[in-house]
Amino acid sequence: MALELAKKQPSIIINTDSAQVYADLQVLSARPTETEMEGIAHRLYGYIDGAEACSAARWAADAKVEISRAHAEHKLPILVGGTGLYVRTLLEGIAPVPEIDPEIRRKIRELDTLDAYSALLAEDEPSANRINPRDSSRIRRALEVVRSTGHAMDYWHRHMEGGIGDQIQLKPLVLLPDRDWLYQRCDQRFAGMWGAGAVDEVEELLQRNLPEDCPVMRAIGVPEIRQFLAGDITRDEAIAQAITATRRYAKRQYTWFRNQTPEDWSRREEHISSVDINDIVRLLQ
RNA sequence: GCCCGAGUAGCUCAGUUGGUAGAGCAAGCGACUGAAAAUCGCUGUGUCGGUGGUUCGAAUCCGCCCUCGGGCA
Repeated sequence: MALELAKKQPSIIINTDSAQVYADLQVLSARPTETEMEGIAHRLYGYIDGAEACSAARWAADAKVEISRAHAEHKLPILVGGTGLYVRTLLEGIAPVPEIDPEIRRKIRELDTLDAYSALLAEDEPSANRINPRDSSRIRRALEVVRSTGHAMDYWHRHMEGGIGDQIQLKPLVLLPDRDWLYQRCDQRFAGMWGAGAVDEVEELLQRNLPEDCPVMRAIGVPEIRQFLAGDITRDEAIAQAITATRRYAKRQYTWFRNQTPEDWSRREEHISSVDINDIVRLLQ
């Protein structure tokens, strides 16, 4: 749909998906191929090496640059993708937490969740009270922030910086297609990836011996194909598990975009294929 | 045809000596401040194969029927 829109007026398509940023995940992140781009400029696709970890703040900074470039060229920047946190960070900004000391981060990620939680309770009680004791991700984040910066989360969260929501004219469109239809598409999508080289892609990725906590290692399909290659599960099991993971991810996106975006954002509930592109063009005027 | 086993939630199954049901997974709903395709929280899901009987009361006991396995002829 973004492509159709881009053909109507000079545009640049900017990726807003946290997995499609990685060079290593061409097939599994469903990144558009050169052919599929049809000569239209695409930015922030496959531009980060899998050994690195992107972040909402890094993506937002990169997206800002691409948006101003588009404006300078009198082109319409079209942001496409399903990572809500990235969109929010771009528009509203984020707390100005400095870079985390890699050594501190490494040590914290070695802790098991219960120990990390006990530590957080001692070092930043307000955060510990707010976070569920099993929420490994948020516990580790809060702990690395207080240890690396000397200030608790609450200190940093008092203000957000860098959002461009008030400087641009945003035309948001949230797609919430029929659930059954979407799930069918999820199933077909993964089956197609398997045939399009997903297994080879994971084999190459594994040869890199990247740290377990790299985001590329946990993209949907990677753990499943990895288990298949190790002989722990069958091909059919790997496909079934990856399909389930895809559906659950789609469900989380529904919840995020339904509840975390402002109410005045337009929402379309019909199938993407039946959205009239002229409606979208009208929306932009 | 006969014998045995099995039919309970979308799936795999549990269910004490009869008191109209519960686990896991799936699913639904929700949270989300620098890994977000991540990480978490909450919640049910039912003609207990059908039918007739025994009983105050049947997923549970009895009869008949249906379906699916396995065995014997």
